[in-house]
Amino acid sequence: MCGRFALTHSAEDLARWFGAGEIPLAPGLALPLRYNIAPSQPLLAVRVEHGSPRFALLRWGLVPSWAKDPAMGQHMINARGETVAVKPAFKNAYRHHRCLIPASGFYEWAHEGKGRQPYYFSGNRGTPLAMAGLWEHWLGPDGSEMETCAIVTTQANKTLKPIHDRMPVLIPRERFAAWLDHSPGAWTHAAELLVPSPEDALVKIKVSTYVNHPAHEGPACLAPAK
DNA sequence: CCAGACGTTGTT
DNA sequence: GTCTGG
DNA sequence: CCAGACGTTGTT
DNA sequence: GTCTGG
Repeated sequence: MCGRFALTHSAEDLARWFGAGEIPLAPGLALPLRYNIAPSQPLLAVRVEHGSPRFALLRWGLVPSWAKDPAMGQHMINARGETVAVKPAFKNAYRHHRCLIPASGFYEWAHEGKGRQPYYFSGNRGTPLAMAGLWEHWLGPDGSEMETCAIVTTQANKTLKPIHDRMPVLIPRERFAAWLDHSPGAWTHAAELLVPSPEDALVKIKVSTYVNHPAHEGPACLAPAK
């Protein structure tokens, strides 16, 4: 699955790769390099607004619009690709609210003995990854609002298999438009994209357990481990 | 019909 | 063991 | 995902 | 809102 990732490409690189316009930060604020993005935090997403791809900041942990308790999002950080079309919590988002979640790489943990050993997976050409995402809008009884999201998962490919049996769905660049197409009926084609990545898509490095602690941040998260 | 859940992962 | 916070 | 808390009363 | 279980 995918419960932690990094976004270390520059804003310029991301804008070029995703063609999604300005990143929604206050004027003068730079996109921070992130080495340890965890559930419940804001993440950068690309979704269609007024017919074109736009960056948005969404909270990681999908809260369905009908949820009474927004704490439900704590359990909704991933959505199984095999069942997103039928699960009540994801069905609406899968039809109408698909998005891309840019990542420079993602972490998976292997259970080795008592410990948890992290590995980092990134694109084999150093380009950004586009994880398949779903988002929702939630309006609380007191008028508070939240925009939240989940990362879609699928079976592990050969690269991931020794570490973990699930991985995030990665959308190839030439399929961005297909994944984001919300015209009527297009969602039935989105299902074709919910497959494991080709074996050569990713490179793996074993990294220090420094990244295990969600409060740790910075390049030390990617320090290689023996 | 109404009431209550609505999820994933990993582990047993 | 299970929940919360990051 | 992992790490760390997990409780109450009363007092400051 | 929609599905499942009783």
